[in-house]
Amino acid sequence: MTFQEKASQAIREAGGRMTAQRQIILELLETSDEHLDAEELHRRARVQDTSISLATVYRTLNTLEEAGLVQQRYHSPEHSRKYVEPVHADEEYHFTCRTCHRVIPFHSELMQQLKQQLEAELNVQVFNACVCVDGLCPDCRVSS
Amino acid sequence: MTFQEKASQAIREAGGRMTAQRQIILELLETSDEHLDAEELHRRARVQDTSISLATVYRTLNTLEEAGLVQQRYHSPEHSRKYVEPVHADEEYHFTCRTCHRVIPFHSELMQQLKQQLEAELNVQVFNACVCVDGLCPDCRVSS
DNA sequence: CTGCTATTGAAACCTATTCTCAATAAGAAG
DNA sequence: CTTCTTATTGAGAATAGGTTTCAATAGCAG
Repeated sequence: MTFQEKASQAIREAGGRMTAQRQIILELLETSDEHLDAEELHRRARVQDTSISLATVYRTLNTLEEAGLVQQRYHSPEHSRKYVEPVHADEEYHFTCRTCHRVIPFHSELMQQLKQQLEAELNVQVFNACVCVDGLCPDCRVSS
Repeated sequence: MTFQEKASQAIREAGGRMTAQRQIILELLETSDEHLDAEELHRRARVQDTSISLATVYRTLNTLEEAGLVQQRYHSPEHSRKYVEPVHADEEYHFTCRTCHRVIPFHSELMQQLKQQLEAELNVQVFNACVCVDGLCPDCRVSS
């Protein structure tokens, strides 16, 4: 089942409706492997529907997040902007360069361990872990 | 050397000045073990100086962060607000309950490992790692 | 004490996101 | 296919956290 199919189904199950606007946004999320923010998504969506509004993009992203289909991420150290990514099995985290602002995604089994540790030691149930790391990327590290 | 002494020195070395307002903020940061945000700090600072402005609190926090004396943290899943804490040797991270919004601080050597892993594998230099975990705290977990 | 300039308070501004509200359109029911 | 209900939409106002501007103030070096 594709991401779009899952999403349509989840939206229906929650008593929602599939609209042309949502279809466009789902397509963009599925076909792009980048970390998009609402404005970039809006910019791309307008290619297909010139009148789609930014508010609709935000609303759709929130709907998808509530359905657990999408995650909102932040790129340290700038936490004022949300980036979305479809939920994958292997969660992706991000390193951001303070100098050139390049984003380097990474995976680490340590995060899985951290979740387990917290659940065991604090007796909590973990829904989401957000990790934002910043510093200097290989290039900027050398030239400074 | 106390936090306030270190801070005064760092500010001086950067060509800055020690003002009554900054003194008050430093005191509050030193004597409180909670995670404060700018508004709470402002509220408390006003007890001592009724006319201290919120802008001054923000400016002071930024100055202290640049000097490496304070860290700005976020509490997942709500990333819109910064919380400050003095820099400690053993970094503290936070778990936030989605239901009651309680914040449970935690330490984990896994974070140190994660930094080392990133530096080794991505060849980057890590300045700061922000980890925000959310889910259900022991109490809310039971009652749901 | 004097002068230079970092810092301040007040208020305007900025930016990402959410909300309001009237108009529109999914999609269930007939 | 038509009708009805109501979820969703676009436009723009509103909000919230934080930053900037600017004239006035006040550290602190000399």
